[in-house]
Amino acid sequence: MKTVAEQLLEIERGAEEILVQAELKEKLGEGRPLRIKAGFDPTAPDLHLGHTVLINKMRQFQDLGHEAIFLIGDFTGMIGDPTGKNATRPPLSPEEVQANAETYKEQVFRILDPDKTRVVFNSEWMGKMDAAELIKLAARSTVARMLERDDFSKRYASNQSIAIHEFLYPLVQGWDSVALEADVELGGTDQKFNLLMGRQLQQAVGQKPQIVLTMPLLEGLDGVNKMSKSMGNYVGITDSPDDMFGKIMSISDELMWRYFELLSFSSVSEIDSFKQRVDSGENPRDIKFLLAAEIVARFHHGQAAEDARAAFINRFRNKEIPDDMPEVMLDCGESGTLGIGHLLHQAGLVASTSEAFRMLKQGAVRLDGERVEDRDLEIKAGGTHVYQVGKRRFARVTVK
RNA sequence: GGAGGGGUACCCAAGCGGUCAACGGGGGCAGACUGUAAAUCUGCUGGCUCAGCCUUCGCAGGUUCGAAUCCUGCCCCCUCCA
Repeated sequence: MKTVAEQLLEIERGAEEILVQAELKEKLGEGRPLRIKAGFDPTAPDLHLGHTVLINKMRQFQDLGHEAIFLIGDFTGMIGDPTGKNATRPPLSPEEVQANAETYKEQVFRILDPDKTRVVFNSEWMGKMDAAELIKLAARSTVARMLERDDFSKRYASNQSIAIHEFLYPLVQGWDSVALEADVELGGTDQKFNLLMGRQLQQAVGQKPQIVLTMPLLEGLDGVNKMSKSMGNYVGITDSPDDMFGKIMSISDELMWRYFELLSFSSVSEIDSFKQRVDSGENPRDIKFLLAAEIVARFHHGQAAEDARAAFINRFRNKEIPDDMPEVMLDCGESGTLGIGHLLHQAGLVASTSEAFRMLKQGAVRLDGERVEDRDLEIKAGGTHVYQVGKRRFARVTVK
């Protein structure tokens, strides 16, 4: 096992905040494997790169010889966590929670070492808690304390509703730390309040409080909001190599450095050298290629990364039509022809025929590479053509 | 329990009897420009059998030639007092 100083150095890298650092040092000094807890709300069926910032950190702890506890908040998931959203989330059904939890388990082992990971569900202990115990738990905090939480105070101030049960979320999360006797809990910066609740509750029952380690939130592809499934600005770790590559390439140059910092396994000095290359005139796009390739290779494999890169260059730099695209068969019925608007709609390239007409008007539609603006165009049965809407939507459509 | 404020399209937010499919902003989409970027400019942003028609302004009724706008009931949210 590495020395305390060596471990600290690695643990600190990329971390936003460590509370309390001195206690962490002390725990590391005990020379035993620490219990590293990280909780995940099973609302999103797919993990995305934003989650991996944290999971990478867990992996790091594993490599240092500690025990990673991957907590699936199936119980809290039924409460519905308001974190990061300014509205009350509808509770998930037990079936949904279960299905989502399974996908978490599958996906997380793309990064974590399964042999050194304990996967737990908080329903294991929370499901057994009776009403009296829950009331006792609720009595351990106050409304004023809850309103310290940024999210709650904002909603309260702006006259948005806060349901009582939402207050239970931080309490339950904190109680998870008690049940697991966690030594360290990892979370995004938005989780700080909940993480600290764990410390408070652990102290209340006489446990040594956990160390809270927050990681920065990864911005989504838009560079503004945090990456999230519901915002649609995410890169899923099960995305196809082409999708993954393309999405990463679509981020701004500025955001690219942030992604390097939080997602790349390149050393700090390597990243600095990349910055120097851009400063001295190299096209940032080429550096972005490196990032995209690294990420694709991590979740797929090296060859997939190279293929994705080649496909990307063909599609965008050489403006070629991609090799694989949805194949659609459409039936035109009696008339023998299908209007272009309906065709685009039925092929799933646009959300409605009205949108199809709009796209046609705006010059966004191409048929076998040729721009089409005639909204009255009728496509005869029998042929197969490639239709394109905008830069990214393609379909090979056969009318029969 | 009492008093008051409010529910408008993805979000915020105007409108307060007709010219409203509904101002404006955000977001999104498209075009131009580019490095597939970013920034910028322009356009679009309910649906359809698309120069016309149909359905939207919390829900349900009503008044009216005509309602998002007026009336009645109901549901929901917020504030203050208890």
